[in-house]
Amino acid sequence: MESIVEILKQNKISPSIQRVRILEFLRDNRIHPTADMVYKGLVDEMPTLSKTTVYNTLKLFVEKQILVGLTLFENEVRYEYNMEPHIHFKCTKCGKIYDLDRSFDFYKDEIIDGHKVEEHHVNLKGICSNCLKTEKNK
Amino acid sequence: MESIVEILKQNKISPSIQRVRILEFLRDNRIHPTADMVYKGLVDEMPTLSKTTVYNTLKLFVEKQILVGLTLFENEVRYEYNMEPHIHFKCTKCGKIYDLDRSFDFYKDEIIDGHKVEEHHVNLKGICSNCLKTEKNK
DNA sequence: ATCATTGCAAACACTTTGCATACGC
DNA sequence: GCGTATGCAAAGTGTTTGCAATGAT
Repeated sequence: MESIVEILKQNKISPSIQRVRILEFLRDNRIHPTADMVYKGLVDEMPTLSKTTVYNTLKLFVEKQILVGLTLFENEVRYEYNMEPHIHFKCTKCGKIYDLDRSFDFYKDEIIDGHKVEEHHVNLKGICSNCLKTEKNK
Repeated sequence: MESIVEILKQNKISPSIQRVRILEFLRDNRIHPTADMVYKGLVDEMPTLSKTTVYNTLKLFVEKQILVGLTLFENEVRYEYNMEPHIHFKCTKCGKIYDLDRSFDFYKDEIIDGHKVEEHHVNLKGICSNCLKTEKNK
């Protein structure tokens, strides 16, 4: 597997410790974290880390197309490493976001009603398998 | 067509002038406005209208399921009157949001990978027919 | 020494809350 | 007159910006 440092170098980003750890966090924790979740996940091992750096770095990675920034349902941006097209499912009970690898009607690059489609998102919302189990056990 | 006042009464909401005009605005302007757009669209004719009332009223309507609140792509809630399932297309040039009446794979009420789907959203992004035309004429 | 990166503090935008005033029956 | 609705001001989030201190070559 390609190292994080190499990915940064390929994108002409100097691999500072903050940048490496932030991208690593996104690669290793496929939880669609918010900027705040990234900050909280790293601040213990990097106590001087600032939220500003997290925001700036995530923004930089999105510009360089290393990460994708998504606003799925709520009023907050979530970041993900996975660039393959996939469906997002958000559980309304526990708040977890799942990636579903189901393929879906892909309008990308098609003309629909005269509009040129460049992105196609499918977002589902409901109750995840875990929360369904917990409900039954009540 | 059912009057706005009747819709409010049916939902046990007293039809104050603010509430009537806000719901009317949503029914007559299918532009998926933000709270701020609703405020700006009405404040001229109702100069004492406050944003708080707009926010409170929109929230009330969403709770009563008269309106739907959507976070489509950006970090802001947009409101719409149309309850029929449909596709949203956002133009990255002009920012307009279009409703597309295309039907789509409807996962609602299905179990997918063990998760119970209750909402299914399809969001497209690209360049709308209008902006495509303008580009060509350059 | 120079240029880029970091991180604090302040500013911002969107939204919610507390509470006093005004309205409607 | 009493309960509800309104709207100002303040607080609360998530995010961005200005800028000085720090770090890398």
